Amino acid sequence: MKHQVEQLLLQSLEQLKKQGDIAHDLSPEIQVDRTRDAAHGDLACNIALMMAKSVGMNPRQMAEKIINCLPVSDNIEKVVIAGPGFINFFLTQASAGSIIKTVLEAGVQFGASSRGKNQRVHIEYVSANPTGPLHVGHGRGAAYGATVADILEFTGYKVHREYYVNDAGRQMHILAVSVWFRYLQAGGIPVKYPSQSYRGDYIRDIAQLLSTKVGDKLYKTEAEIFAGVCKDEDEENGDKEKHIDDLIANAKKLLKEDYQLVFQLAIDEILGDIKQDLAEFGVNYQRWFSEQSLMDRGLIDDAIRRLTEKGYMYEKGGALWFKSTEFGDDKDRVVVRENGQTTYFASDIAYSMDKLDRGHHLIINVLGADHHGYVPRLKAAMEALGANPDQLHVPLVQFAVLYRHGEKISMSTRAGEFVTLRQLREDVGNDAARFFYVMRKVEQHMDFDLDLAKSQSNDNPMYYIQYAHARICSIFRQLSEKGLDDNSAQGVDKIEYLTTRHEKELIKKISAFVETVNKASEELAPHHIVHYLRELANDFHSYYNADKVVIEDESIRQARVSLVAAVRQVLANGLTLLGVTAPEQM
RNA sequence: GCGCCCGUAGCUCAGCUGGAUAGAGUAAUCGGCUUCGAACCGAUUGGUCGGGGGUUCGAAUCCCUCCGGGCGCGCCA
Repeated sequence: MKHQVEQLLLQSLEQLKKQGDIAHDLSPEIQVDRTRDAAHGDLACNIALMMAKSVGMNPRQMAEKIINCLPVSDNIEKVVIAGPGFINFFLTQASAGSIIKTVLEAGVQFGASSRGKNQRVHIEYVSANPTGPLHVGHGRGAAYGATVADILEFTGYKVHREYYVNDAGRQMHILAVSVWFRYLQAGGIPVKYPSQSYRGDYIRDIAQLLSTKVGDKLYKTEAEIFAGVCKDEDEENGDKEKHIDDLIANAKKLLKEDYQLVFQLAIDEILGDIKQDLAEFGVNYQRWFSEQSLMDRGLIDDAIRRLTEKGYMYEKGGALWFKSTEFGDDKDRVVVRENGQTTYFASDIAYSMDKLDRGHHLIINVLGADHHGYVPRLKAAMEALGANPDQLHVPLVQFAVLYRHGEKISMSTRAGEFVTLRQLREDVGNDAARFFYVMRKVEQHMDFDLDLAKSQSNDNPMYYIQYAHARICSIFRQLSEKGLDDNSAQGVDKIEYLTTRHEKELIKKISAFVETVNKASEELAPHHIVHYLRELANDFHSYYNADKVVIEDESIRQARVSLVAAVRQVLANGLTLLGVTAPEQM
């Protein structure tokens, strides 16, 4: 409908050009918006205001000329000039009501579009290091990424979801040594736990598992373990980083091929836990991409070679640098260290290259806001690889602060004191967690009120929306109890019986769903859908209180049944996009 | 010091590619169940859109500047 009005305006402008009222080379962008106030009709256009200056006419005169040249249409009841020069369109009842038929025919597909034109999009989210269970900070990225991916798919993109597993770095070796030490301690060998190792209880669990697998096979004496190892930070001349690195080296030497067994057990256990956690949260992936596999396949070398050939690399101080400043970064970045090891960034260049080589047009990398300094070099890498930096989108997810009983819950990752995603899910439920996480726009700092998320009351916006859906389902139960059919099919041809203020509002709101989804898709902003659903639920609840659906008059009843059936469908489609269930009763 | 994000009602937040009188929820007050689920609805109260300049017919929205809060600025990941 919006599109149709745009076409009418376009024709009117063409006519005005023919008449010589406006210049031929003028081609303003026509912008038709849904009105906020019903008094302003259904659709409004500000074209006259925008053009007034360049044609030297006052806006209201301009608007009048445009309206005079507007072709007639069956769908439009009247067109008026309002305010400073807005053109307001009032749609006919039949035209506005036809949306109900559209919704019921489209079903779960209502709201879908083809705006993505089947473009391939790669979206990466969470990608937390597998060194421990996910915490509530990861949860927001998980909910956001999964929802954006679903929205993009719904709007016509071919979506590929990936979790990048940092299984190649030093952190993984620290993890392995942590597990080994807990295993030794459990076996009564008095080793002092290194300050830089992982402290959570889950390390003990993995150590226990190791013990049942290998028995005492990996026991070594304290003297062997600490032979030649730099002292830890709490001792004189100690260095905590050197300490742990030396321990890793000793562990590899002492355990030989069994070191790999410890290493693999640790990562398998933790990654397995993360996978299960996310799956239970409704957050899924097409692929878990291993950083190690980049090395094994020689992709890091390939990437470095490519950038070298293009002249974007140079050597300085024994290291190899990427000229990211040529693409707007603050400083150049090291890719190969003096000691010959590649950096984390080198892996990321290779990963970006691989994403592009696999044919993705759009690459979305959901990062925590604390990584924002990383964005310029990622864009630089993209551009150096020959892509357009606009193909890369990096939504930055701000931290969520948990509140319980009005008090902030403090968290410290280092001390292993944090609320895990699993704890949160068990506490408030998957639906509320998914809903609350995407309720605010991502770049907004968020207060996550646990009590509110958990409360099954009218304060909780998620229940408010779900309640609207359940209420409609209840209407249909009433119908069948009274022996009346679900006659929404007949109702769609009786739209003229929908005449109350609330009915008109609801119809208008339903037809805004497609635009809302498209906006959410374009801006990678799921929170628009949350707000929309809240408004739709509100309109429905108002209607429910004002007008009754299950009534004697057959024509009106059928019309109303079709209306609420459409509302139910839109609520369900919206909630599904958010990863939240649409219950039939609650 | 430089860079990024944020600042809108008592509280939590929408609106930000410039448009009509700045909106929701919540809190506070009042009212509504013999009628499809009161987990609901209706009404009232509540604003220097952080401050100040500028651009514009029109600024919460764009530009400059200052203030306040968060986060970055490694041959860590």
